[in-house]
Amino acid sequence: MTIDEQLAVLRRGTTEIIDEAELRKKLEKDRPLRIKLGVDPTARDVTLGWAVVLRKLRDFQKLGHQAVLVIGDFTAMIGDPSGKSKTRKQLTREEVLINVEAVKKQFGKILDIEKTEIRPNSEWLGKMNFEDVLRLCGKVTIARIMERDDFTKRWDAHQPIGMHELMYPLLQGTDSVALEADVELGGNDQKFNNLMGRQLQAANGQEAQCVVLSPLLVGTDGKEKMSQSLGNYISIVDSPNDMFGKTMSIPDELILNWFELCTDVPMDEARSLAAGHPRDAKVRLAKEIVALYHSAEAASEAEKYFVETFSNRQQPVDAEPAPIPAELGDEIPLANLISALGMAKSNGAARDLIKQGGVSLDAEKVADPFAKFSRGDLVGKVLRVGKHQFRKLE
RNA sequence: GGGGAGUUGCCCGAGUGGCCAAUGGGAACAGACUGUAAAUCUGUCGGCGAAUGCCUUCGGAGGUUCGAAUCCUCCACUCCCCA
Repeated sequence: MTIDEQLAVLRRGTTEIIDEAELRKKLEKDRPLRIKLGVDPTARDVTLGWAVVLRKLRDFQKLGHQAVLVIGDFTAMIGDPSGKSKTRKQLTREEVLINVEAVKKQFGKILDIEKTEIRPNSEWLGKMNFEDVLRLCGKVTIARIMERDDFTKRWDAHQPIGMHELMYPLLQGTDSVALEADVELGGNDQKFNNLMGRQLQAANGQEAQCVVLSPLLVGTDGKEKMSQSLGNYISIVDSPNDMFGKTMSIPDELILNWFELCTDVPMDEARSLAAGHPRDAKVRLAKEIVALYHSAEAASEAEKYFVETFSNRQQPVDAEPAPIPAELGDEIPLANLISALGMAKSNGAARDLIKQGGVSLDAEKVADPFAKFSRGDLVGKVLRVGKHQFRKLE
């Protein structure tokens, strides 16, 4: 592949490359580049938003470069202040380790994990003594750190900023120095941290890394960036049906953007799809995404399920089986059953759902919030609560 | 170190002795509608209970009072001004 072709691949789904001429020079070297991506194990699931940047790393990997995944086990104890208006709670070592294990497995769905260098940053950060820390601090001024947008905002809004948070960019920059990164990837909100890497590398006599920034994927609500704490996310380990359904729920304006960031569909094709009927475009998008993380067959099944359940308002053929708990006896108040099965969070909430017409048994709406059924009447029926909770009672 | 302001339900925020399980907005959930889990409209939104009701909640711990989110004391945390 020519350098131009490589750059074309790398440019897809990026907002900024700092800077492209430098990157070109690096690509011309006849050695694999070291491509660094830092991951903060503050979350348990890899979301499609996170996947955007992991997929970029995969792009580099496919072009023969060395992917280096930095597990921010040390920095997670600070918590990156990016885009946060609040101090993040500091995680304990144990919490971090649990998250790391969960998330590592998921990376394999995107990266060639065998060929990926995975390094915890406690490896070098954990060894620094206070003198090292002071020397590091001496390389950067307060004014420079405070330029950072979220610090400025918090400062102006009279919100607390912990001293340790100011250190975050320095630690992330130190990672780049320790790993001798040629390129660092990141979401757009990482720009400041990534640039700090350049500054610190230069201060340590290294060639400064290039920075490749990806846009932040907007979540299923169509407003905020996709994140686990906002609940507007799709996890790459979501079931095919969930993945499909959630994708169908995104606002139409997001279709092209999601094609670009979440799939491998060539952009020309994506553009013509997006210009067509939004429903069809979204069905295709949803199938592409499911196929990526599950399989093509799973994608077709998820489509079928979606059409049956939502478009045609039928019951799914294969509702999840749920045994009726024995302690409910033989005359079972439906509301209690619903909450016992975890389909509503309390008996009262379940009764509210019934009142609102959100509960049906074998497609027949139940109107009485205090309805009781005998065990024999219930077994074999499909209980539906809300739009997408189905259980086959046994 | 001195002075001032603040901490309310998932989030923001009103509430200054009983009418407060606590206004309002957002989120979430349900219904109608829809190509859609979009938009819009309607409703629900601490727990238990058929219900008058009972229990738990307004940073934490005590106290005053027939009665406290609201008053007092101490503690913790945050912000501002001065040093």
